[in-house]
Amino acid sequence: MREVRARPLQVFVDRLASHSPLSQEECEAVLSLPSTAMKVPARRDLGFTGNTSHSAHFIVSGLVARYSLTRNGARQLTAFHIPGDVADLYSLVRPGGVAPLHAITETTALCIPHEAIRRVAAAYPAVAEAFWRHCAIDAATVMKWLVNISQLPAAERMAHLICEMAARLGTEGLPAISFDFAVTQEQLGDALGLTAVHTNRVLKALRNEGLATMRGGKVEIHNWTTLAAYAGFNDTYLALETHNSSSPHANDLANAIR
Amino acid sequence: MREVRARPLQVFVDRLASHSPLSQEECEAVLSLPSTAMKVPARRDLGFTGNTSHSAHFIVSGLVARYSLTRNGARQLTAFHIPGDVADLYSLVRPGGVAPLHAITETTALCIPHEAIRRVAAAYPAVAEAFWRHCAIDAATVMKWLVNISQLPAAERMAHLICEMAARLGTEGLPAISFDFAVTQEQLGDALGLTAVHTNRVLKALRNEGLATMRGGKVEIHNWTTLAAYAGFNDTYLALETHNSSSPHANDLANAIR
DNA sequence: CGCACTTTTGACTGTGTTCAAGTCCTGTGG
DNA sequence: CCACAGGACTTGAACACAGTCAAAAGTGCG
Repeated sequence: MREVRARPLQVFVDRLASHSPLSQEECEAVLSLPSTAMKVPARRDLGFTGNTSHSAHFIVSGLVARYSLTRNGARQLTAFHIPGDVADLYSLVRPGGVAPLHAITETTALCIPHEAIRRVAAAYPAVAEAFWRHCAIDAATVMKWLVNISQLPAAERMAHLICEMAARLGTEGLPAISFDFAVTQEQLGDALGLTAVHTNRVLKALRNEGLATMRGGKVEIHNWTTLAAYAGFNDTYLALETHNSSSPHANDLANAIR
Repeated sequence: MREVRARPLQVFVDRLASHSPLSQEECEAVLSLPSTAMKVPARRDLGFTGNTSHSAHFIVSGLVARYSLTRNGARQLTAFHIPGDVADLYSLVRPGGVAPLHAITETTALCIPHEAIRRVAAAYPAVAEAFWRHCAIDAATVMKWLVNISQLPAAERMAHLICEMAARLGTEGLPAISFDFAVTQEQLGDALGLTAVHTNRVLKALRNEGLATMRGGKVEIHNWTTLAAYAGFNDTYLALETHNSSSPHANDLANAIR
C-alpha cells in the first residue's frame, strides 16, 4: 500500500464517460477521489475483512474474478473484471453482502473509501447516476450469464464468453480479435458452470471448428462474425460506447449479427 | 390507464425504508412521484414500446416475471417481482436494455416517468442511494440464481427458490410458511432452467420428502428449518429489514441456519 | 532435474432432456 | 346437469450432454 501518482483514475473516468455524459467538473470530481494503491500477486484474493467492505476497488491492471462458493465447495465465478472496472462499486450500497474477489493475474488496484465516493455522488447527481449505471451494466452481464448458463449448450456458452471478453477488451467499439486471458481451464469451467475436463473438450471443439483458439493464456478469434453468430452474441448489454463514440458504426455492426 | 388515488406509493416507500434510512422529507418526495396506474390481465406482458423504456413500473398487486428469450425460443425467467418492487427501476440508467416483464397473475402497476424519478434522485442523494440499493438487491438475487442454477442439483434449486419467495413474502422478518405463488410448472421450470417434466418430478420429490408442497398456485412449507437447510438458504442477499427492524432476531435465526 | 500444476484423452456414469401418452381440472356451452 | 375442450399436471421409457474417475502427457518453476 502506498500513496498514488497523479491521475490514476483517468481510466475509470474514461469508462464512466463512455456510457454516461459527464461535464468537465464532474470528471474532475471523480479524478480527485482519494485512493490507496495495492498490488496483489496472482492467485490471491483481494483482502476484505470478513465480507464487509468500506472501500471500492478500482482495477488498474490485471485480471480479477468475482466468485461465490457453495456448501460442497463448488466455485462459481460471477464476473471477470478488467482494468477500468471498479470491481465492487456495488459494495457502496451493499457493504455487508460483498462477494470475494480473486486476482487471476498479478493485479494493481486502487482502494477508494466509500465515504469519498458517497460525497462525490451526493454533490454531483450525474456522477451518482454514472456509478449506478456502472453497477447496472455489471448486473446486466450477470443476467446474461444466467441466461447463457441455464439455456445454452457448453460450446455456445464458451463462445459467448470469448465474445464478451473480446468486446470489453476491444477499443473504439471494435472487439479485440487477439487478447490475453490468463485463466486456467479450471477457472474457465468455474465461470461457465462446467468441469475442467469438459471445458477442455469444448475448447478443443471450438479450435477444431476454426472458431477460436485459447492456449497459454491467450485467445485468438479466427473469425469474429462466425464466432459471434455461433454464440448468438449481441453486445448491447455491455453498453459500450453509447456516448462520444468515435466509431458508432462498430456497434451497428455487432448488433446486426443478431 | 387512469389517475391514481392518494399515496399509492406508500408500499414502495416502506420497501425502500426497510433497507435504506430515509428522512420524513425524503419519504414525502418519493410518495409525491407522479404515476399512472395500469392493469394487466394474467399471462400478458407489461407493454413496452420496443425494448426502450421511459418509465419504471411499480407493482401494486400481482406477480410479475422478468424474462429473456434465446434464439431457439427457450425462455429464462430472471426475476419474480412482488408487490412493493419496482420491477425495472434499473431502466432509469439503462433505458435501451430492458428485459420484458410478464404478468403471471392479474397485475396492477404504476408507471413512474424516468424524469420524475431522476429529479427526486438528484434533489435527495439519500433517495438516489435507496434506488441504487433497490437495484443492487435485485442484482444480488440474480447473482444468487446464477450460482444456484450453475452449481446446485434441481431439487435444491427448487427448494432455494421456495425459500427465497417465502422470505420475500414474509412479514416482520419471518418467512411466509404458506403463500400464493401462482406459477405453472412450466414457468417454474423456466425460472430454474429445468423442463416442465423435470420440474414436476422435483416437486413430487420435495413433497415426498416432506419439505414443501406446491399445488394449485399455493406453496406450503412443512418445516422451514429443514427446507432452508436443505436448500442452503441464507437470506442475507435479500437485505431484508436491515433498518427499523421490529424483530431483528428473525434475521439472526435465518442466518444461523448456514 | 524433479516436483507440482495444467492440459489432454479415455471409459463409464448419471442427472436431466426428449418424446410420448394419459390423467386431472376447470371453464363453457348444449 | 352433463359433454366437451384445452390447459396443466403426471408418468414412463430412451437418450444425451456433461460429470466422474483415472491416467498420461505437457509445462513451468525452484
